[in-house]
Amino acid sequence: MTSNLEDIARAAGVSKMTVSRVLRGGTGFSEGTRDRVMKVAERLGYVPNKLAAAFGSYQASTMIGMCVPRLTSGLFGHVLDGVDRALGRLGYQVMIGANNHSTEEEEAWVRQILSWRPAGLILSGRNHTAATVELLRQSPAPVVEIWDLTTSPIDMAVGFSHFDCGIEMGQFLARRGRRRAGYVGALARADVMGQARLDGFKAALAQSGHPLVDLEMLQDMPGFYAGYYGLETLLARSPRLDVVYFHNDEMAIGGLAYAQSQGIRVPQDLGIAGWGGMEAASILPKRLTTTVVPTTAIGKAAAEALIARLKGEPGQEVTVVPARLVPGETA
Amino acid sequence: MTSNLEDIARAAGVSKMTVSRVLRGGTGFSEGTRDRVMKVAERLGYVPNKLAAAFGSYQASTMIGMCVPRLTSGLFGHVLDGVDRALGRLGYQVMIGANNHSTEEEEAWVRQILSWRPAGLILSGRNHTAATVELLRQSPAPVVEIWDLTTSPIDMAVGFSHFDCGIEMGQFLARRGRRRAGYVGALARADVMGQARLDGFKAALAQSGHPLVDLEMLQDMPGFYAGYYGLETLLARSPRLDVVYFHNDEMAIGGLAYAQSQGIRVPQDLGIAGWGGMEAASILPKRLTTTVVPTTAIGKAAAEALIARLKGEPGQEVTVVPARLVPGETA
DNA sequence: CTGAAAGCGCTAACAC
DNA sequence: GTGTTAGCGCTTTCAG
Repeated sequence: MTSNLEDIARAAGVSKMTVSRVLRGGTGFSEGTRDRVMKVAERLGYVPNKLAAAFGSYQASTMIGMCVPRLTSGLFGHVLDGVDRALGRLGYQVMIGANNHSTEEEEAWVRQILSWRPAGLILSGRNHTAATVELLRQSPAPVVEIWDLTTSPIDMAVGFSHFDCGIEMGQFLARRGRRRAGYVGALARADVMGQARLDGFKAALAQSGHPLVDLEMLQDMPGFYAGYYGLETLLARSPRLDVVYFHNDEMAIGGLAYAQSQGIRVPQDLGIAGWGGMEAASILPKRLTTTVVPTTAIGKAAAEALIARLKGEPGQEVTVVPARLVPGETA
Repeated sequence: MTSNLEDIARAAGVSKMTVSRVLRGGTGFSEGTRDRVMKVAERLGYVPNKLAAAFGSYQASTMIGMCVPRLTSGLFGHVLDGVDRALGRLGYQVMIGANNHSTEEEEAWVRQILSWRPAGLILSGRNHTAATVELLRQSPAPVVEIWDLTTSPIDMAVGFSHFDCGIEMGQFLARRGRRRAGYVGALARADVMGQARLDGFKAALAQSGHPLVDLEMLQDMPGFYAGYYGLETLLARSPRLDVVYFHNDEMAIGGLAYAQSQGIRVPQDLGIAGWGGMEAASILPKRLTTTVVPTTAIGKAAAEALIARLKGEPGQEVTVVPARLVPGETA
C-alpha cells in the first residue's frame, strides 16, 4: 500500500534506522545521507505511520483528547481554537468528544480515548465519576480540567470560579438598586457550573438583604428559545421581578426578545443579565450586561499546561484565567 | 504500566487469542471462559490498546479525521455535533482540525492525519491542493467533502450549492423590488464558498436587469464587527443602496446594528440579508432574511456516507442536503 | 556516523 | 472451543 522506512532504506542504500533518524530530524548522519534519504522519501510519497511510532514507544504519541460539555455551545469553538492553535503548531492533533453534561458519558469517552494512549487530556469541569478519576490516575497522560477551578484537580486545572461569577453579578445588581431578582436556568442539576453560578448569585443576594425571589429551571438546551419561554414562564408566575439573571447569553438574548415583544422596557422595567460574553451580546441595540469568559485564553493556557508537562517541566497546578463582569445597558 | 491481553490470559488460564475474542465480543469460546476472562479483565482494570489493534490490522481503526474552515464559526459546532452523534454511537472518534481557509494548511493537516491511518476523512469545501488530492487518492480511507457540492468529488460529497444560494437570494430581493443592491463580504478570495454565493448573487441581479451596485470586501474574520464596519464603509461610498447581502448572519446582524445606530430604517430604507441561519438571527426584534443551512444534517449525512463505505456498501457519491431561503422582516 | 536485533500489543490465519 | 505462529512499522538499545 504505502511505503515504509524499509522501502526507503532499500532505495537509498542505508538502514531503516538511518532513515528513521533523518526523517525525525535528529542527528547522527551525514549531509549526503540526509539528502539522499529525503529525496527517496519524497519520491516514494512516504507517509509516516504514527500508529506504529506511538505503539512502539510510549513517548511518541502526539494525540491530545479533549472533552467538552456540548459541541454546539458557542463558547466551545473558541476554547478549541485556543487549544488547536497552541497544540497544532507543535505537531499535536486533537481528538474531540462531548459529554452532554453527563459524567457517565464522559467516563465512556475517557475509556475510548485512553485506549488510544493519548499524550494528554483536557476535560471540562470538575465533576467526574469515581471510575473516571481512577482511570485517569492509572494513566500516565497529564490531565487538565478546564472551566471550573477545583480545589484539588486530578492533575492540573485552568479556569475561574463560577460561584464567584454568580456572587459578582449578584452584588453588582444589588448595587444598581435591584431588589426583586429572578433567575432563568437550564439543564437543571446536570450543568454543575451553571448551578455554581446560581449558588453564588443566591448567596450574594441573600447577603444584600434582598434574596432571590423566584427561578425557572428548564430542562431544555440553554439556547435563545429557552430564554424566551423561560422568561415568559417566570414572569407569569412572578410579574413583579425587577431583574433576571440568565444561565447564559443566548438565553439572556432570548429573554430580551421576549421583553421586547411584550413592551417591557429594559432596563427600566426589567433588568437582564447574562453570562458568557458572546460576541453577539455586545452589539445588540442595547449591550448586554454579562460576564465575559476568556474562552480562547483558557484553551491556550490548557494547551500550554499540557505541553509543559510533556516537556518534563512541572507545570502549573492551577492556572487562573479570570472572567470579568462587563456592565452593559440591560441591567 | 497497564495490563494487556497476555496478563489477562495468564490470570484466566487461557491464551491471548481467547481473551481477544472474548473482549471483542466475537464467538468461539464457552460461557464459562467468557465469564472468567471478563472478570479478570475487570479486576486488572484492562484498557484496550487501539494503537496496537489499528496498527496490527488495517481494518481496525475507529478514527475519523474532520477538517473545517474555522473552529470559531458558529456553524461548525453543529456540523461536528451531527458527525459526532452519528459516529460516536458506533464507537468512532473524531480528530479535528482547521484549515483557516487555506488549502496549504489543509494539506499540512491531511498529512498529519493520514499518518494516523484514519478509517475515514471529512473535509470542508471542494478546494484542495493537487498534493492533497494525490495524498487522498493514495489513501484507502473514504473521503467526504462537505458544504459545497462538487461536480466530481474526490470520493463523496455532502452539501448544497453556494452559487445557487446566491442566485436564490438575488432573485428573491429583485422580486421584492430591490433595485440597488450591495454586498459586504470577508476573507476575500480565501473563502471560496462565500465567493460562490457572491457570484450567484451577481448573476441573478444582472439577469434581473439591476446589477450589483457596489461591494465591500474585508480581510477580517466574518464576525459582527466586520459586518458593522463593512456596512459603514459601503454606505459611505454608495449611500443610495436599497439592500445589502452579507457574507453571513453574524455580519448581517452587525450590519443591522449599524443601521440601527444611524437611524436607518430596516427594511424600509435598507434591506438586509444574511446567510447561515444562526439561531440568534431568528429571534432578533426583526427576524433576519437569510438562507438557513442544514448544519447538523450535513454532519449526519457525512458520517453516514462514511459508515456506509466502511461497511463495504457503495455509499452515495453526492448527497444533496438543501439549504433554504427563509424570508424574515429585514428584506 | 551507521547498523542489527528485539519488541511494543494486537489480530489474522491456520492448526488442533 | 481453543491455541500457535507470524508480523504490522516503528523506536530503543546496543554494537560497531
